[in-house]
Amino acid sequence: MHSEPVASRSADPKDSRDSRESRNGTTPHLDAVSLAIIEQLQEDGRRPYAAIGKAVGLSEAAVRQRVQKLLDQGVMQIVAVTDPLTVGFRRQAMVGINVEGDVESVADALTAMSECEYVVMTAGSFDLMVEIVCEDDDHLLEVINRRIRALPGVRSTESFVYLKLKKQTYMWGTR
Amino acid sequence: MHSEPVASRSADPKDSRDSRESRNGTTPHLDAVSLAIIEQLQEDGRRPYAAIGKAVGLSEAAVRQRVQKLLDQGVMQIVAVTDPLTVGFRRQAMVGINVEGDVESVADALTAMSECEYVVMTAGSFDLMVEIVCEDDDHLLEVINRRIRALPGVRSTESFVYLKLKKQTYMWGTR
DNA sequence: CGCCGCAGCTACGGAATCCGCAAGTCTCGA
DNA sequence: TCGAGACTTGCGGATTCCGTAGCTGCGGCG
Repeated sequence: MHSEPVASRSADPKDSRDSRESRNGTTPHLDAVSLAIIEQLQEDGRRPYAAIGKAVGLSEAAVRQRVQKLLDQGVMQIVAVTDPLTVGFRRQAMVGINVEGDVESVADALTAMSECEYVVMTAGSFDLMVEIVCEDDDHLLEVINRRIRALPGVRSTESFVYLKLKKQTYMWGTR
Repeated sequence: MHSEPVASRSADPKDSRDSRESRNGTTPHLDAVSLAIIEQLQEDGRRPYAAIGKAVGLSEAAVRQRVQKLLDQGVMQIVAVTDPLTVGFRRQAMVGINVEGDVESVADALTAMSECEYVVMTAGSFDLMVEIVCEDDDHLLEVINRRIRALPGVRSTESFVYLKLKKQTYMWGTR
């Protein structure tokens, strides 16, 4: 609540010309001010630009332009998140997948499926882990057995059906 | 973009007095209009109330009050979400945990740890799955080996370090 | 060395939005 | 039948959003 400006201008004097880095490029490299803005919006996605500006030491318009750029670049998105159970999706599962051949192409196929909420390539005894959100058991069964296991390159899968979601936060950097 | 009102008033005539259900209670039961509002905010968390009202067939003030209630109830939250790698958290992992004794008490202990972003009780070869967000390898190592494995009741753990985050959406209900 | 172009910030005014409040409507239960 | 509670509407004032113009610092280039 004590609102101390996080950084004076010219916080990170080096490379500032990488702004054309788009969402597929390598890390756009955020400076301290943008990080502070993100933290503000992680606390409240609807916080007014003027309030954010006061907190990070920038004018309202500057905050607005930076936020717009962060959104365009795909660095962050401002959205409503819910507990899926409350919204009518009764079955969720984490699925671990082993792949033979190109892992990334399988990952892309999974990404294209609307039921796959979360797709990540991992090291360990699974090559991929996928979070699946479904309406009921039949739906879940169809996605795992008919769609995922049918993908070329998928060697095996292991499912972990969700019993209870205990925690779900979005506060990175706001520790 | 065709904005058809989703439901006439009295969409869900039954129990409307469960509004004191707070964030720990059982499902607050959303009606079709609240669902439609959530969908709007999943597309853009900053969309003006008037625009939402036009889309779902409600006045601006009505939308505002329902959104406030949904936030107060904990049904949804409006936040900025990011790719942690971009924001400076270089190591993430999913950890599967086997527990002997009371699973829930272990889950509560994990929930209290700020590095645990996501805690869920599962059926399958793990009792719990936890997503961990860390700054570097040392940090990750400490959390897994010193903190998690030290919890009473934890029998074993298996880690899946993230190599690449392929998909991360928040579009439940907006299919 | 001076000029040019770019990117980011500030300033500012008009339009749109947010927010609280008072009053009307509907349903359900006593 | 009546009253309580929840939901909705309408409205006015303060606030916020948004586009634009001008300024500044910096790097590239002739």
